[in-house]
Amino acid sequence: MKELTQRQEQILELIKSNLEFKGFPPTRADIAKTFGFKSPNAAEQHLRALEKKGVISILSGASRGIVLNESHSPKNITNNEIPIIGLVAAGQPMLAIEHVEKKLNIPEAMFRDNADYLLRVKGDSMIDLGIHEDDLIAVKKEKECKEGQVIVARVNDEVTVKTFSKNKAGRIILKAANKKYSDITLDPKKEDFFLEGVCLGVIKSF
Amino acid sequence: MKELTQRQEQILELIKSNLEFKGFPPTRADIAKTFGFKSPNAAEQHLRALEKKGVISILSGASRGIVLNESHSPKNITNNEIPIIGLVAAGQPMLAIEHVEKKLNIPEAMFRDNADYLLRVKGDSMIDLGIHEDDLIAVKKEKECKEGQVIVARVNDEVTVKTFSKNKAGRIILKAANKKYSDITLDPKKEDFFLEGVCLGVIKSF
DNA sequence: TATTTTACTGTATATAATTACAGTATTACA
DNA sequence: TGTAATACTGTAATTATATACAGTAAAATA
Repeated sequence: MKELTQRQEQILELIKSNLEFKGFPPTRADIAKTFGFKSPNAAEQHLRALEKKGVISILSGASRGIVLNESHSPKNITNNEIPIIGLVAAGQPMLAIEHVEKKLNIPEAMFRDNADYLLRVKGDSMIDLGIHEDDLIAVKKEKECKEGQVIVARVNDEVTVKTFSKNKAGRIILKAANKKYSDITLDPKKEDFFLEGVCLGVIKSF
Repeated sequence: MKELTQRQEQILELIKSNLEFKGFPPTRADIAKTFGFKSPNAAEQHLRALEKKGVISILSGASRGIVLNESHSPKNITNNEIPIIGLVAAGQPMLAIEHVEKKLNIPEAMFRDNADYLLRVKGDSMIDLGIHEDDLIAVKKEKECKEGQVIVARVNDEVTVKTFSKNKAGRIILKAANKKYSDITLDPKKEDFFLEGVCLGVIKSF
């Protein structure tokens, strides 16, 4: 996509602000008026240029038929509602609807990656990392994880939040961040271990 | 606001879906076509009815000049971008632009109240409450606060996060949530104390 | 029971809006 | 140095759209 000229940038901005504040795109005449053009054709040609550069689409025949293309659309900032998952009973899938407390719109830039769901924390096993009971942890579903990451896992059908580690023998060590609890060592061949996801961050309310 | 009839509800839905999927409102002819009306006037009259009931506004003379009124507008879900404030130097106002790292769209339902800004935490004085260095705390500007609340305050021009308390003598006690630090007792008459806001919650990234 | 509201058809018209065509002038590009 | 791209003016035609006016009919409301 070629770069936009200053004028084209201004036209694009006008379209965006029209959409935001009025609720629909401007007409050629609207554009001409704002910039002081004496001909609506000036606006027309700017729109053509913007279409050619791929930032908008023009629906021919339709009045105000200007559509912002993907990355320029304000829609993209919003819609990633993810569910808040409450207590998960043993043996039940994580994302069962029964567990969904409500949904929350998490902005993309909030964590290093897009979270798939928020899990309400039970217990105090991770307090040294600042994860307390009833906090929400943002979880991204993953099939693998790295040494030292905070993960959500299912061990013998129980959902648990721990720090992941692996020893030389290939055993998995789940560490709590609380001196009260000792490490859990698992042999993935013998015991039932399933990685639900990795923890991207925590949301805590006072 | 009177209740909408079934038909009016359908018309409203069409307007909404047009806005969402096409990016602009429908014309009378569009509406007539979708519902199979043989006259655009049928659509016109439904729009008049919707306007009368207060759910839309019609901008006369403008093509596609249909505006959804407040609660019906999808906008309402999104727009509350709040700034992330980094290090605040002594003597400088909290919301100075220099400190704004970026902006984040915080959903309304995330904390118990709408936050005004996010402050990046420095130091370890609140770790017992799970507030660590570089976490973001969601702050709402307030002029008063209650016993035990986590607050952001300015003491002798330094910005600090502490738990608020008041003793019988009317002195303010700022408590750290870390055994390493001892309480700070202030006489508001003698010393410079300014409440920047109360802490609604914490956002932590791993 | 009278009146208003809802829910349309059908026709017509003014105006809103797109869009083609014909130019001019300047700047960027190859 | 020629050509394309940018940035407009100016005019005009066609089509898209809003909207007025004249009806019909059923259902809700007073």
